[in-house]
Amino acid sequence: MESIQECNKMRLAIQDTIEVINGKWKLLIIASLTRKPYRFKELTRELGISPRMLSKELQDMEMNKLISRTVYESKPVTVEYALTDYGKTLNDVMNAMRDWGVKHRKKIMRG
Amino acid sequence: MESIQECNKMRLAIQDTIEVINGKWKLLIIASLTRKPYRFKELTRELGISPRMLSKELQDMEMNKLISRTVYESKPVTVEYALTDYGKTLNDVMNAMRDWGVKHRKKIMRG
DNA sequence: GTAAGTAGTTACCTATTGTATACCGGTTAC
DNA sequence: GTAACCGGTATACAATAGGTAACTACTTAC
Repeated sequence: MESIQECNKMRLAIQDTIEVINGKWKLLIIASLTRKPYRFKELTRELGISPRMLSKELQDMEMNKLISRTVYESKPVTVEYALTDYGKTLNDVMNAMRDWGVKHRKKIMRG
Repeated sequence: MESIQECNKMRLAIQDTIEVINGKWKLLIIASLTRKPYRFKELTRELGISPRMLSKELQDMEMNKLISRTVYESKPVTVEYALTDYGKTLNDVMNAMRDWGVKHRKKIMRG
């Protein structure tokens, strides 16, 4: 049985985490960037997200240092979004959510 | 380096999880119920959530079998919300988010 | 009677999220 | 020239999330 102090601390910490990764897109973007860096249009195609939302989410995550934005002076200019070392620290959260999602889907399928 | 198939599976599973625990309240409610069952008004006081939102979130989570709702025929009637065994399977997700939240707060504090 | 506690519900409002479409400024290929 | 690619923005609109406040219906205590 956890103490009430531990419980309050847990709530506060979880609240902090939720504020950083809230919404339906951020973790999906991070999941993609876990495999390799992506360009803007690549992400819109891969995730089916509109450029407006993607732009906003990427700016949010860059502010929180979860991802980096690099402009390459190729022709045409390309912009690459990559997961930062700090963004990679979300790995445990992602894995836990992946594992739970897999089990949940199996449960739903069983009825 | 993860394969593209693994990455797609991960995205799908994470998306499933997000759909169940979305919003700013559900995980906080679950965090409270981890310690002990709560009555409706207790939760509104503990979390500072309005009865309207709490009612909606509890119904959502009951539908997903994460929590149980038990009516006690005391006077006045009391209703107790408790985490189900299935709800407890979110423990790994909660712990991962708690741990990350703690580290994130420390990082923010450092500047 | 009134006041206070129980568990919610209802109506109203704003802010955020999301979709669709078009557009801009630049480069490349034809 | 035109068309097509890049990385976004701008605009208009619909849908959802979330908050405030008042209110219902019931019981207990005074």
